[in-house]
Amino acid sequence: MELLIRRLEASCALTDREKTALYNLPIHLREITGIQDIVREGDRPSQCCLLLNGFACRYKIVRGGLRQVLSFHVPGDTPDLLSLYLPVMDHNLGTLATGQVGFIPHQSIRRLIREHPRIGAALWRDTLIDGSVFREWLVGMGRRDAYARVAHLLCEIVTRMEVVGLAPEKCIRIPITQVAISDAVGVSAVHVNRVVKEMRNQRLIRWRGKSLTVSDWAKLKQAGDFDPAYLHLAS
Amino acid sequence: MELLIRRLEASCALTDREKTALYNLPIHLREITGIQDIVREGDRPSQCCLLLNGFACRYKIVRGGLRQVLSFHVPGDTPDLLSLYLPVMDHNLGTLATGQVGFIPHQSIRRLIREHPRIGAALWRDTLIDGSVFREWLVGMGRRDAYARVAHLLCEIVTRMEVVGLAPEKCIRIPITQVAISDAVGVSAVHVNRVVKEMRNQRLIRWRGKSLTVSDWAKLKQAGDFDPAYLHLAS
DNA sequence: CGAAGGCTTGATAGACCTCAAACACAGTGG
DNA sequence: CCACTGTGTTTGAGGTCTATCAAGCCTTCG
Repeated sequence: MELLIRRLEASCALTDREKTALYNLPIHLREITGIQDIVREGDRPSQCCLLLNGFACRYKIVRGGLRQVLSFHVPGDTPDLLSLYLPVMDHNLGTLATGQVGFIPHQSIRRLIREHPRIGAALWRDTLIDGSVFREWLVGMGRRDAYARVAHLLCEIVTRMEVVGLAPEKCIRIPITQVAISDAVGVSAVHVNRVVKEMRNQRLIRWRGKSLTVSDWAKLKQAGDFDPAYLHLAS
Repeated sequence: MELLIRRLEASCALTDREKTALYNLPIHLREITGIQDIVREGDRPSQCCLLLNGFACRYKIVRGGLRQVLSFHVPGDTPDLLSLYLPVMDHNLGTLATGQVGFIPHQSIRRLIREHPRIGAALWRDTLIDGSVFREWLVGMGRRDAYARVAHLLCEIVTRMEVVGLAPEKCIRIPITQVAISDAVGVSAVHVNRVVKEMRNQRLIRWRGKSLTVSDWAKLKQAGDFDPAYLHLAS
């Protein structure tokens, strides 16, 4: 819960009373092992999930079986908050590796919003930032080449992990495979691999196994045309 | 205002008291002539706009001057509702042709939300549908070819105009140029033209000047892999 | 230690881009 | 009424980014 608060406060401060209300939310912990769906397209969830540990992603499967990843999520995110007001899911949400999530009943969140309108506003704002990220991805898909798209995505993930304190020295644990990245940026896995190779050659990143460190943040940002404004962080 | 209510009711019914409150919102009308920006990236609006007449689109300009259109808007839409909680705009909003918009002060909307929580929920929901549309566009950009993307876009526009009663017999007035479409689907204008030509040859659409009619809705839907579920309409 | 999944690399092919020029059409002014 | 202009549409030809197919390699894990 600490994580969620930290993230909400990245945009606007909360009072102690509000923080207490958040701490007092009933939350049902669950360990999700491996790659597994949390919610599926067509479901009608009665709770929202808070990602505590590990990575998650939202995705759709299109006619033909191709997969499109819509967003990646880091600890502290509430990826299906939208189910509060959009009863039937229009996409899937799944983990990328073993991780821990907490489930909070819709009912409790609704009461929280009623009693603490400022938290309601913060949550609404959170879903709006979600939308902003989609817009930025759209720009990438439409107007940036494969190299820039991958660079941009890496910048985004590192930045968002920094917000919750999980990217010391621009170094992160990233359980995202190149295939998953290819599903996200709309490029074949083979081509993603070539792009990553090029980035290594250019000494922008070091990436071995699940450990990614950005060696040249300035150049990576430039390569990805990355401007964090769309994340609407307070700082 | 009739339009906005009709659109909000497409997802959940409103009481008379709530409708009255909406009707009583102060609204400042303005005629926008030709292609012109309503709000720009970086602005800090103090009011939201309600599109009354004509078409609008949201877009970003990327490094290099290329434009990416993020969404199209039909009468009844409130394209910058997000400025309520995201103070600085991360994209531009402009008209596509002469049209009429109404401006409503943030302050009035905030009071409305406070006094009528169900309207607040409906508006929140509205911004969530916005996000859902972005997700669907992402799927298109990543996993559908040019032909399907254009077909999908036309299906979406027609469907959304039907909601506000502006598409009798699948025939609409569409002041969107092929260039604008190309900026939206991430394909060159030349290629959009070839795709449109092919659709005409296949007798899916008739499109002359500003008048577009879908002659074969079933086939167009199929070509675009269009499933309106993502629009979260009540019906 | 074997198997499975992920990564890497090469070769060929295709969708789409860019450049360039002609054409259609609406609005303007003489 | 008609030339003029500007925007939008249409068509052709060559080029490029990226996909697809195919194979070998490397890690991780049971």
